[in-house]
Amino acid sequence: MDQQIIPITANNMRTACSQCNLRELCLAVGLEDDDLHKLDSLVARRKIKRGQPLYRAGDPFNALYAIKIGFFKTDILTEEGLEQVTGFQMAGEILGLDGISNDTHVCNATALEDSEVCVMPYDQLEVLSHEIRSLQREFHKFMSREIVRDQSLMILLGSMRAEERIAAFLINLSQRMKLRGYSSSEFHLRMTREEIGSYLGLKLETVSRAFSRFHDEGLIGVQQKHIRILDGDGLRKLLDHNNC
Amino acid sequence: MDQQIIPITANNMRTACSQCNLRELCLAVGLEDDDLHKLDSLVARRKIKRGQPLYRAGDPFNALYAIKIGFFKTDILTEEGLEQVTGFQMAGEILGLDGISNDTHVCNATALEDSEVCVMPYDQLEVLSHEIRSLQREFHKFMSREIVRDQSLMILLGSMRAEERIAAFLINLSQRMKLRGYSSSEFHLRMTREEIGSYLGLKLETVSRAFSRFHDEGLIGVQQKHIRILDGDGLRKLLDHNNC
DNA sequence: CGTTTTCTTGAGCTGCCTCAACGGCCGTGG
DNA sequence: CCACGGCCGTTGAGGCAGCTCAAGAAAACG
Repeated sequence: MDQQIIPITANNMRTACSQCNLRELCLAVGLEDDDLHKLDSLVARRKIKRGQPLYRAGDPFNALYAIKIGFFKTDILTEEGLEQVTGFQMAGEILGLDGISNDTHVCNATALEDSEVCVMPYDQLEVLSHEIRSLQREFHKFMSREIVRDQSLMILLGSMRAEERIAAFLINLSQRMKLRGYSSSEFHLRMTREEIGSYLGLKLETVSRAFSRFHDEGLIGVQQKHIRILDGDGLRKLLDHNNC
Repeated sequence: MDQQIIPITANNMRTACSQCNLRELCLAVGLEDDDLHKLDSLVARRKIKRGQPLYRAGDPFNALYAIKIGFFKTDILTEEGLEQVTGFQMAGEILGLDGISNDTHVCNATALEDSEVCVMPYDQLEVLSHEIRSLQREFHKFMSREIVRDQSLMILLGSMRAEERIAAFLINLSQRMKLRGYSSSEFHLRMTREEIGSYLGLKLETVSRAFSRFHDEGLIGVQQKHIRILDGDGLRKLLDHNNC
C-alpha cells in the first residue's frame, strides 16, 4: 500500500477543518473557531486512488473518515460470495461508523474515483467529543442520520418497483449534488450499472432498461455514465403515482 | 393517554438498572455500581398496552426507550399510505435512536403485547454519557450496532429469495430469544403474517406459503402464531445453499 | 491498437404477486 | 352457553415484473 498520509501542519493549513468548504456538511458543523482548531489537530489526510479500498471488511476499526474529495461505495461480500453494495458516499459524508460496534469494519469501502479523506482516529475523537459538547451532539446526529438513511433504503427495497427505485436513486443523487454546489441536473455516475443494481436490489439489465425507458420518455438524458435530468417532476411523479 | 409513568424510587428499586436482569444487554453494560446508580436516577418506567404507540412519526424526540418487558414493532407510513415495518424489538433493545437526527421521531413504535419501557430523557443521557466514559462508549456501540443491523436487512431485502428471507427471519428471532434466556426452539410470534411480510418485503400470502412449506418439509412446526424450530440446521442450510 | 470491461437489447422463463374463496380463532353480546 | 362478526391465516389459479441467458456494440484502458 503506497497510500499517502499527510498530517495537517502549518504549511497545509488551508486544508484543515477550519478552512474546509465542507465544514457545514461534515462533523465540524457549528463548532466555534477554538474547537475547530482542536479538531484540526487530530485530523490527517489520506489519498485513495480509484479502485483502491479505504478499508476492508474485517479490518480493525480505529478511525472514522470524512470524504474531502471523491466518491466511494461500501459493500459487503455475502457468504455465497456475491457483492452487495450498501451505499454510495460523496464529499462531506462520513465513512466507518459501522466499525464502532465491534471494533472491526463490517464492510468494504472502495474509492470509485481518485479521492481524499480526512482520517479521524476514533479514540481521539471520543476524547474530543467528551470535551466539546456540540461535537458530541453532532456526532450523535450523524449516526442517527445514518440509521434513518438505511431505513429509507429498506423502504425502497421493501416496497418499490424497479422503475420507482431507479427514479428515487436519481433524485437522491441529484439532491446530494445540489447540496454540494454541483449541478443537480447534470452529473457523472461514478458507479457501474451492476453496482447500482446491487444497491437497489435489481439486476444490471433491469437498471439499463429503466434508464433507456426514462430516456425514451424524455425524463432523462443518458450517455453511458453521463446523466442529465430533463424532467425532475416527471421522475418524482413516478414515485407517488405508481404505487397507490 | 392514560399511560402510567413510574419514577424509580427507593420502594421500587429492584426495577432499577442496578438490579435489572437485562443489564448486560442494555445500555448499562459494563458500568460500575456508582455509575449504575447515576443511570437509575434518570430512568423512569412506562407501561404500554398491546396495540398502543410508544411514539409516533412526527412526535418530538426527547427520550430513548429501553424495553424492559414486551415486544414492539417500528414502522413508517409511506406517502402512498402503506405501512412498512422497519423492525421488531424485544427486551433489552433500545427504541428511538432514529429521532436524534432531527429531534423528531421518523417512525412509529407500537407495542405488540403489553409492555414496559425504561424512559431515558435524551438531554440527561447526553450529560451523563459526558460524565461516564463507558456509557458514552456503549451508547456509540448501540448506535453503530443499529446501523449494522439495518445493513443486514438491506442485504436480505436486496439479495435473498422469499424462503431465504423467512428462514433468516426465524433464525434471527430464535437467536434473540436464546440470548434472553427463552427457548430458542419454541416461541410465539407476536406479529401477524402481514407484518412479517412488510418487514421482509413480501406479501402475507407468500409468508404463509413459506411457513406451510417449511412445515411440510419438517423444518418447523407451525400452529398459527406458535412456532417450533424442528430442524435449525435445515433452515440454516436454506440460506447458504439456494443462492450459490 | 488490441483486450477487457461495461452497456444495451432481445426472447423466454419463473417466482412472487394478485385476486379470490374459505376456514379457524377470538371477543362480544345476546 | 351459543351465535355472530371481524380479523387472521391458508390455499388455489392465473398473470406479470423482473430475472436469466445470450449476443453484439461501445467505451475504457494499458
